[in-house]
Amino acid sequence: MAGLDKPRVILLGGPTACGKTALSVQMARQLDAEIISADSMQVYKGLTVGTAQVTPEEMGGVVHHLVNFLDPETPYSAADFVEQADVCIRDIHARGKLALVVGGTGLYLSSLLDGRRYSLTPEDDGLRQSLCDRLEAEGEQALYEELRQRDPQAAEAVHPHNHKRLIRALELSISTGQTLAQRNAASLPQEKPYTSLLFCLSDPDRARLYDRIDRRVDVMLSRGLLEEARRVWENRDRYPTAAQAIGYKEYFPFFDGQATMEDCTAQLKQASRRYAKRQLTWFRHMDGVVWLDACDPAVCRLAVERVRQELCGENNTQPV
RNA sequence: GCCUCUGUAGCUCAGUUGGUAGAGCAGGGGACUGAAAAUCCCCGUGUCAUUGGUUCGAUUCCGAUCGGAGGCA
Repeated sequence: MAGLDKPRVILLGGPTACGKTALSVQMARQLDAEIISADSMQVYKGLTVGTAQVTPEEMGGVVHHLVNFLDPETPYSAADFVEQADVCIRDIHARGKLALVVGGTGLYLSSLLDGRRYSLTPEDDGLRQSLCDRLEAEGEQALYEELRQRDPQAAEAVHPHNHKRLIRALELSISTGQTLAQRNAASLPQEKPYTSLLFCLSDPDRARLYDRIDRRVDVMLSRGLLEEARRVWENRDRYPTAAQAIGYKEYFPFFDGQATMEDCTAQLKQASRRYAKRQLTWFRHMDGVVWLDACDPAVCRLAVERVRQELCGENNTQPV
């Protein structure tokens, strides 16, 4: 069976501050795995505190990929991630080890799982810019109307207020001449590229999760979040993706002299809470998620057992 | 001690000329296909402080009680 040759991949998702990093390192050590980060912000070099990158001590000797390697001036996207993660996974597989993909960016995780190929779409910045200009000059209704003409199905899927998606949909329609449905069919491979097992780690108690988030923000502050945020603020025009990260942009009003630091910290905590909620809705709707309780002292053992059963074909585990 | 104001959703407050109520924020749910830590959509029942009274009917009027704010002594 061809399926048996597919690289085996473990994925670990979950909302911010639920303990993914610590669990992933523990699991990796027990399973002789290497870790691949699936996080749109942790890729950036030097943005260590605010994005909660693993520290060298936390790595505990486990090899980590796709963290802290990109210049913050370079844009990064799901397409880059899928491509680079795939290279890592094949390499790890070739060396006879397991790949453990861990991160909170739902789109990255699900794109990777599906083996989505984004490469069909040509890059055309001029087109996007001209669409942005038109949006400002003619208004959303005009562009939405145009999308409805070109691809009624796509128009149904995007709300006129969602300018980012509206422009993206038009951009794709104009540059490829395809409908959304056609592009979807073309970007998905027949077969999933990996044999995988998807975990989602979270605290079942929402209030406790939010408490963890608040506490972690305080820890970040004590580790120098503010200095890092100031650096991002100073470079905000050159850091297209990184300047959007939760943890930096909330302090911009403070650096601009428009708000107190305390207010910004409160904003940051709230933004993190909302983010965690969005992450949860993403993971809740992914197929085949195995939920892990962040408060269970035996999470690691349970997860490792599950991996051995389902990914390594060990069906006769000890009945402890 | 006396007088005045006040007690409505987790918070800040509207409102009901008596027919059991609605905004903002907080919060919740959802979408997501080369920006995703981004972007967007949807969601408001709460002993109207407690307790008596008037009334067909009270959160709304009257009295008492208990909170809170201010003023006068």
